[in-house]
Amino acid sequence: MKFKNDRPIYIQIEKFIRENILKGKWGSDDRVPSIRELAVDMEVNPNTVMRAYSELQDQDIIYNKRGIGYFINENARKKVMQQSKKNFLQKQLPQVFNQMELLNINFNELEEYYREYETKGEDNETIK
Amino acid sequence: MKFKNDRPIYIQIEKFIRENILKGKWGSDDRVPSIRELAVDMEVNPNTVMRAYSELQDQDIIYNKRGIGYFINENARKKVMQQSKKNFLQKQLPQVFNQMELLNINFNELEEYYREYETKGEDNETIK
DNA sequence: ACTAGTGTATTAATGACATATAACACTAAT
DNA sequence: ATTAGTGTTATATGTCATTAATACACTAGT
Repeated sequence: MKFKNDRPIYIQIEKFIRENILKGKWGSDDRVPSIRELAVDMEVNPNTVMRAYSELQDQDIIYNKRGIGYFINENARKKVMQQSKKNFLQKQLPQVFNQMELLNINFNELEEYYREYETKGEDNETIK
Repeated sequence: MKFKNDRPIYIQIEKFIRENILKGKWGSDDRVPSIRELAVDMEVNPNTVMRAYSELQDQDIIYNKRGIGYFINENARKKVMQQSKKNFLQKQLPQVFNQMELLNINFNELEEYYREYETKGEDNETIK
């Protein structure tokens, strides 16, 4: 997996996990890849993966069975959805709208870009 | 000035300068605050401000007269506008649209949020 | 009991960042 | 000439986040 340079790797791994939960790839009590497995897969140190998992565990997104692995929590999807939506509405969107002001982009333009994006990325199956 | 904790201060200072250029607060050949002045103002070490200014100078946004100060470059606004717009279209927007997919937010909803934002922040004078 | 696979914990190495100092050089105003 | 204000350069320091290395402990299956 390729990581961006401007954010900690463990944060990007966290995001990866969250997205898979949102996409429905992993449901309640499904097992997520083991720390070592994911570390190899992503070409990263196991501790880096562990840090991501620890954070997710602290937030009750995943839970752990010692010696066995990590698993998706009961209400993980709901929780991730809420967190993401909150972040989207309170952080991301205001920044975007603010930037639009600075760049003199109105809502009609935004719609054009949206339609464009919609057309381009026509590979949306949500759940495979 | 209050800084966020998740980005280097010198990057945030850079952003501050760029935004003031976009807003029209500083035009061609206007002088920006001196390194020492801005450092005091923002309660930060002069070297931190200098780092921001150096970056901006490397990108031909500002230029320097030794012993006198830093000034806004001829085509600074145009340049910043281009850079910001490129970043907006190629980075920010795709992320937002992607996030909308994950959160099942359609374009009509987005419009609602936009109208809401439009109403709330009715203190837009662009140039004072 | 053994083994392979899992997580846990401690410590170390590295690098980015911000700060603190200080000495220096240039410019404008007096 | 002097002074005050500017930028320039260099060095040292401390802190913190991130990642890596390593040894340890638990669990299941045989």
